[in-house]
Amino acid sequence: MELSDNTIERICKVFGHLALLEKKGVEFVSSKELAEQIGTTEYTVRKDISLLGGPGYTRKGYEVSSFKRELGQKFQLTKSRKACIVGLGRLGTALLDYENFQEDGFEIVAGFDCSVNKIERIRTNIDVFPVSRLQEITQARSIELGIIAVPAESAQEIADELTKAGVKGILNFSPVKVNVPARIVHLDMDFTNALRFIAARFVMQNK
Amino acid sequence: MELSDNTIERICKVFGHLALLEKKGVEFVSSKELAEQIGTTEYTVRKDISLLGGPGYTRKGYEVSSFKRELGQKFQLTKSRKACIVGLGRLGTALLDYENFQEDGFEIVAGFDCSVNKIERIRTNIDVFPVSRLQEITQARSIELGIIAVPAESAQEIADELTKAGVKGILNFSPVKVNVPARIVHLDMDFTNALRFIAARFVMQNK
DNA sequence: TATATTCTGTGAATAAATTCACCAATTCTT
DNA sequence: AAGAATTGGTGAATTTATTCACAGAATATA
Repeated sequence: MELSDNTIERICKVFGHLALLEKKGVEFVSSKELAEQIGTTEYTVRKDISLLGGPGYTRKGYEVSSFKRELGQKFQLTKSRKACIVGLGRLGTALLDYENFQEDGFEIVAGFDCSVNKIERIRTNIDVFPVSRLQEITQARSIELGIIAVPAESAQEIADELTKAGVKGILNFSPVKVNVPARIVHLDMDFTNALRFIAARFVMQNK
Repeated sequence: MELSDNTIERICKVFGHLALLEKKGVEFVSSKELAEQIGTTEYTVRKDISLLGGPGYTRKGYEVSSFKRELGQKFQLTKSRKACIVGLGRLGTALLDYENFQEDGFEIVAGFDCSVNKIERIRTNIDVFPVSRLQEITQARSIELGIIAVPAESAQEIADELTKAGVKGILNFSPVKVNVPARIVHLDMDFTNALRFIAARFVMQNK
């Protein structure tokens, strides 16, 4: 069956929240509470979950641990995945040891930058390389995800490199949309546009 | 008239692309090209623009400069807006001087952190303060936007502080959803969930 | 034990978003 | 000058997403 991107995104959020609840030792959670936590309605949560055939219990809700396990299995979210970061400016280096990635099974196993000077200056436990070795290292280390943190000008170029290197997914933090073949999943996260949206949304709301 | 969030977001992207084209000295741009650049279809671009009543020219497209000016006016995107960053860990400090913000009229005028040690160590041109002074400074400097870069545990607390301080919008980089009154526009940007989505999407795509 | 309550699951209804189809206008080509 | 090609604008059609409504099941309550 075909799940929409919206549904997949919400399910991912649900997974994140289940992980939190599990840590807290909570046993059951209702569609209503999940909805509040991920910012949608209980109807939508139930519909999403029903598409997966997940079992909920009358008057109790969903069983946190087993449901989390099921989602993890279905979407392979428990499997640890290797990622690399390209572009080691401020944002890139910040991401290099972004603790939340590690906690969630995403392991940053390499960083790349085109400036050799910068590579030498960086103090981190993660191996850093010149961009010229991107394909070699990506393949040698079975890196599945590429994170783009280079300036707009070189974003597409890096996306192409990552594509050639055979990554499965790309998270792009540069402020331009990148084009990659459809088989590669990619997501653009443009901070500036996010602020713009907030400002524009605010203006419209108060008209 | 009521514009949907999707439309507003696309229009913001269009605005960003128009700025780029203007810099390059391009005079006209078609709905088709805009669509490619922002990742949608030409129909959608035309529909969005027609909702604004923007004028396009047969066989030429939209006039870059004047259209950008019009959008800037309508959504007040040219007005410079002041923002602050709360949480000066790696991500927060990276955002402190994220060049793209400045270029786009968002001015980071203060940083906050609860650790006084950290505040003293930070080397930046932007003024940094203890979180205890958040409301005071926000009001004194007419800060309109708050950027949350604190750990999950304190995100909601900071969102509440920002709300009390009277910001108009919040961009939340912590991995939990924050709850704020409807009058405040907010957007959650959860990196980990983004990676999760990419991974899950990839798995589903290949089933 | 009977009744009320509170959950999920899901088909149907509604609403929203996108895509299509095609007219009108302008430019290009021959 | 005539015809072909390209482009925007927009109502209609279609598709997609969300919400509703309510049956069915388990639990709580009296």
